Amino acid sequence: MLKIINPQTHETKENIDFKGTLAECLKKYFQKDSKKAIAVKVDGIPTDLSEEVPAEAVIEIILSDSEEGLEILRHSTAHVMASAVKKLFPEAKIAIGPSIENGFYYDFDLSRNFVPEDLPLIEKEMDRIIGQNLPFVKKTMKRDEAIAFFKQRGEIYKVELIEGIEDDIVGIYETGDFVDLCRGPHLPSTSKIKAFKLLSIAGAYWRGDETKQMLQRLYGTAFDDKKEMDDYIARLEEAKKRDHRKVGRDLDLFNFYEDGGPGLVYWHPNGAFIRKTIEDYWRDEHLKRGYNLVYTPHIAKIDLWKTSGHWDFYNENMYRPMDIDGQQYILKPMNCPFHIMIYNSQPKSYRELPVKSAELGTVYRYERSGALHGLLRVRGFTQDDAHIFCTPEQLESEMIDCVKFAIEIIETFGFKEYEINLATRPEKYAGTPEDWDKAEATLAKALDSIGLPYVVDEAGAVFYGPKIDIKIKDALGRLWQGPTVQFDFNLPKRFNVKYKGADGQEHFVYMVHRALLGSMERFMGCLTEHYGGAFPVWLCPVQAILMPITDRHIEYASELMKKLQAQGIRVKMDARSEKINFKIREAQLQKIPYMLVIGDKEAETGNAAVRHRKEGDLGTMTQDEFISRVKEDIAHKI
RNA sequence: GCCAGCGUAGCUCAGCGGUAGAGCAGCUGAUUUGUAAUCAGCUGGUCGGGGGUUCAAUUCCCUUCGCUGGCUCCA
Repeated sequence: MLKIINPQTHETKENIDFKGTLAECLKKYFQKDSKKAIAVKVDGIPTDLSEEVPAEAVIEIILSDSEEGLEILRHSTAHVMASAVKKLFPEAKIAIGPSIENGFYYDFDLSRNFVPEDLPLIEKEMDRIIGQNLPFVKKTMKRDEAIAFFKQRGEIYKVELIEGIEDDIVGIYETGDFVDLCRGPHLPSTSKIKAFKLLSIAGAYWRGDETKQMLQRLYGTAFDDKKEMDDYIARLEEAKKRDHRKVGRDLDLFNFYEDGGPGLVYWHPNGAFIRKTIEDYWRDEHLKRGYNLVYTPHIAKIDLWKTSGHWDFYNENMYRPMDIDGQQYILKPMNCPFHIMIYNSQPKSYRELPVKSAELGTVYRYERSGALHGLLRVRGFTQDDAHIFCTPEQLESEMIDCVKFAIEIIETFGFKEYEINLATRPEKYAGTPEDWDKAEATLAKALDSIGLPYVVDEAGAVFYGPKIDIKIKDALGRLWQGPTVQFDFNLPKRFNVKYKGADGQEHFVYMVHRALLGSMERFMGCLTEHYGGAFPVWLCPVQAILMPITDRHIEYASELMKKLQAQGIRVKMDARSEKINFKIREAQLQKIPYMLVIGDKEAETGNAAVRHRKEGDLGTMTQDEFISRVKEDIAHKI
């Protein structure tokens, strides 16, 4: 007997007895949903609607606008794209074409390079295929047969894929004369594709392996309806407008110089001011929480990096040694060994723990030239680094404090949503399995006691210890790598980092690495896109701009400016003989939070006409009203 | 690093074998203005660097540096 569920409405039909295809069955029992149904799960296994109904199973309907439905839709669209490419470029060899977040891609091997002008042509051909309403027909082949079949068609990548499959039977899908190796499921037919768009062309290695053939990848997206796709495209365009590289130029926050070298940031005055303000806040918050602040050098002798293991295992990210008085020195890629040296400078008692050292530590790492990306991926950057040295008993409460601290910080910067990951032991690791189990359990316990939901990323940790990562969601719903708290089994042993316990014995410390912002550079990039350049008042280099309407208003404006400055408000005056509209336009483009229009009325009454960059004209305020409003903004960090 | 694309004035871009053009910005002058662009004039580029082909290169070729989209990696 069958049981059918619509997971969206929780509507259930039980004890169904039906002969025919799943599509027919749904049509009979779930008439309303059958139009939106694009596949089902039979006892949890995704299945095409064209399959026969089994005698007994639990069937869940997959609707076209569900997450799984979208995956199927996009993957099917990838097939149609591949089909169109084969039609237009018969010599193209197809590789793989999965659905990905927000879309899909397909990799091709083709001697001719795709150019942007090809995309509309391929889209047109896809439209034709979709218009033909071709069914996705599933067939199976014996493994050897399939190998021979694809070999004969010259599809060497498919052959390689099949050779990697263990099963004796492989699935094949036919759409018109296009044939692809595929597990499925797929849409019933191409006409179910309602909205799609090809987005970009890129290179990608076969199987992501840089020693293998470079293929051409076409990216696209597909949605259940046109409006959702338009919204998505609009979001992409909004993201482009907010791109920190563009905003950084418009607001003159930072720059890179060809003469200086790639991946090396120059913070211009505006960006430097924002960074300084964040740093001040960061230091204050650390001092409040019992951290000590340290400064350490940018270079150290090579032996230190041999002891730490970085020279052996992190070498490809480190710069070559420089010779100083016959000794080899290296630019630091990490701050940890330095903080450890400070810890080790004096023997420690358990009474002194935890020791928490924090530093805005500038490190240099070699990144492959192709990996560099604005502020998000650079070669010299300042980590907001801290190391916690504690006893095993202290670990849990330290972890709780860390995570709470992290969340408080990111919420301060306007990130209200985030995802927490707990990454556990990978295949290769330092320390003992018992150590790992204990540390993982402690991290989990800490998260549980705070009461925050988290996802366990099995085997996702780095070799030296389990970690908690927090991904933050920005104003456009994009996820960014945020705070990270990493346990370390490795360095305490390498540097002999110990304390004397209550038992009179020496013990290795429990060591935790921790960054809340990540790096000043990447965080600044993220923050810029999150706010679209309209930084909260407390961070703005210029918080208010005075705009006298004519020259005769400059005197009062100057007076007001002095008064505001005396209150600690960062003010500028635009005394040019320009129209007020023009001054407002420029101030708006510079995202200055408050614009004060000063004319006869204001000069006479001693007030100010206040305009807010987002709320527009706020009307007349007294000086004190305005001052308290700005102070309120600053206090609330908005 | 690899594949592809791109480097023309501070910015956004046009041009393309016959030694460069627009808008904005900047400067000067006029204008004295009430909530997103006042008008006029002027300045500004060895067309990323180097080499080659050619009578002639910003334009074609090679090379190098840099940027962009990806792969890979990650604070």
